[in-house]
Amino acid sequence: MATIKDVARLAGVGLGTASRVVTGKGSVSPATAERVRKAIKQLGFRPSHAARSLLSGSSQTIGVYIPVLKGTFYTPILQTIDMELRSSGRHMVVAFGCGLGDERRQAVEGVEFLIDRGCDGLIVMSNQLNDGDIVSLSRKQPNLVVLNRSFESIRDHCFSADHTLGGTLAAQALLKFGHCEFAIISGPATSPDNVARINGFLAELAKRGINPNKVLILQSDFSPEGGWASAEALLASKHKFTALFCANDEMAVGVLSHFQQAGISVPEQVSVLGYDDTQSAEYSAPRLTSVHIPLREVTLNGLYWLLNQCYNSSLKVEREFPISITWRATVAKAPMAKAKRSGK
Amino acid sequence: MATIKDVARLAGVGLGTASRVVTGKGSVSPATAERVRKAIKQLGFRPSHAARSLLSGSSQTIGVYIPVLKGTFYTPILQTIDMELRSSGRHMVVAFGCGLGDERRQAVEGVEFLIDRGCDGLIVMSNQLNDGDIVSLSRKQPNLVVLNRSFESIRDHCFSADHTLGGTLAAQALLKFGHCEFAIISGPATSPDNVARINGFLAELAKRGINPNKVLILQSDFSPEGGWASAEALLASKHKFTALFCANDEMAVGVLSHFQQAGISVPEQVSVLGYDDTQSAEYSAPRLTSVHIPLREVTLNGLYWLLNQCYNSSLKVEREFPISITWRATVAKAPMAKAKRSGK
DNA sequence: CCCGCGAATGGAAACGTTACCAGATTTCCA
DNA sequence: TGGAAATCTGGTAACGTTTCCATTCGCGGG
Repeated sequence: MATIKDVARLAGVGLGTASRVVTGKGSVSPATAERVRKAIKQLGFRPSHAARSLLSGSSQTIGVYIPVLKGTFYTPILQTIDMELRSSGRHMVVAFGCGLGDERRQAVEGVEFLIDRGCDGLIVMSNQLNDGDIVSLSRKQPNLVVLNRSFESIRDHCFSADHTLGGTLAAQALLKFGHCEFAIISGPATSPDNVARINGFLAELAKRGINPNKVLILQSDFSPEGGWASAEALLASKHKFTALFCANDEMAVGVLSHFQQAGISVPEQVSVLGYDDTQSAEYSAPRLTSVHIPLREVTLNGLYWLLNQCYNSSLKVEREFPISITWRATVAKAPMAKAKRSGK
Repeated sequence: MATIKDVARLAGVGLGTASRVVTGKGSVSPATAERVRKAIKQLGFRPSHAARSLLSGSSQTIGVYIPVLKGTFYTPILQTIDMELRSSGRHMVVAFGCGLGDERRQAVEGVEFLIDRGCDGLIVMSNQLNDGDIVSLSRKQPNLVVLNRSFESIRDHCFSADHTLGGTLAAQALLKFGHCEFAIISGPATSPDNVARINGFLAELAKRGINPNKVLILQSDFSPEGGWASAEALLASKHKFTALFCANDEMAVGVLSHFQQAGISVPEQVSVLGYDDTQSAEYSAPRLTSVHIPLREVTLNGLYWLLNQCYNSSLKVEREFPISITWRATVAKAPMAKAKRSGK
């Protein structure tokens, strides 16, 4: 690989001059600059990223930790971050958890790995990390953003939609269609944003005079497999319900798949509402109505804040994110009381 | 950030000694080593990745180019690569195309971006790159692997399943159930692996005495939207078919969604076969039967080959990948001739 | 007792770049 | 035309590491 020394030699100029042409800083006579540019082209010179990093103390790199790249929830986040970063010549390095075993330890290790790699900033998504972890991590690298979750201790580092509100909206969407018998398939109890949306949902129900204790809540794991299994358990339970709220789309998709097989027709017999409005919701059968979380905006604003911290940019940062319902085909009017669901 | 100089000073030893402790190479007396380790801990010293890269000429980084992170096709690839790399202390940097506009130029730019970043090796997936592009790219960085596609000119850099065989198996799977009227939803004609599977499919049909010209082929774009639209077009065309082969799962999912809405029941009225056997296939409604491509193995072996090139490892590398059918619920016996599909 | 060998150690050099300083040349105005 | 200012240029230092070489020390064998 050609170095800037080679360039300087070939162009017959000093190191400084060659460097000035490369960086575009400082003044160089047009003729000389042209000669240098020619040499660069001829030698196929590319500045060494390592040398620049070493000298400047900045790697122009943002690290992203994601628990597990499964399903369609995280992918738009990565895509968004990469696009934004590349447009300013920076890049992204990713670390995943493996999805098995102790996710909390994996998260800590993953983030530390990224720190060691000299990332200028970090974007972290994790349900399992606790307050202590995140504080200790953010001491090692203060340029840290947490997405889709809020830690009290470092609140301004956190960007998230209001999932309690999300749950509220979900309840309203279902109540509007006259439903009054509910079931919920919840995500893991260890996931704070999951419990927020469940609580929001239940609270709204209570406010409308529906006893939360009459709502059957099945705990699952955010996966389609989990959704499928919960759907099965739900039907077996003989619990009466006309509306089912799933804490994410992946589980809802599993539910839809199982209902189809079990001969339960959606939304005629039961309405199903998803959450997140991911790609999986768009073309399920039937297409899934879902609570839309503006994840792109959340990600982007978190990233902006981070860029401001790392590189003294002055991007405008929002902290409020509107939640809405994306209406598709799985929520409809509650069936008449007489048309009882014939639980399999 | 503490440097190794600080460590040496605090431990009261020379630079060389400190370095020997850090790297574990060379001999250091136990007592001294202990003192150094203490200093490292006390200062929270972490070796600078940039300095190491500069000196060694290796960044311990593999670059991955992916056209667009949508759907569930690419995600397991990223996950696989990252897991494998992290286990040996290396890491992955990713570049995406944006999915819009001139994908070929994006691919070239993306890969060059990765080269500039000093990646030791590159993993590239792209349908749009042509032979000339890849040759010129691989001159800049010979440690380059192409996944899921084969270029004649650099055949040993390419790792892919045999998609012609995939197409053949797909045809056999459908023929076995007595189908004789077919339709195909194809991916883009510019995608070589797509045309391979279509050709394999058609060839097998021909061999079994079915005239390929009687097969309706709709061209689409590998997306669920595209699948949905094609399904619509297919029904409108009044073409008679009992089996539909989709060139990937994403499109098949779109088809399933549209069929559900249109009241076409799968597999009773028509059988649907997907391709790739991605996550999307697992919990569609009904669950999608699909041609299983061992993408994890393809990826892993490509990566092994790359690691051998980059780091003189000697991992064992396979180049043959078995294709099979994952049977789920969308393929069944062809309906009796009398039970005509009532095209909407 | 001395020579030689191995272990332990410190320090200089190098990796490729940019920032800075100092010197040289040109430009411009009084 | 003289001098100050602006422009242009080359070389050195520095970023944090590891590798290599030279030096010292202790020890065992001849």
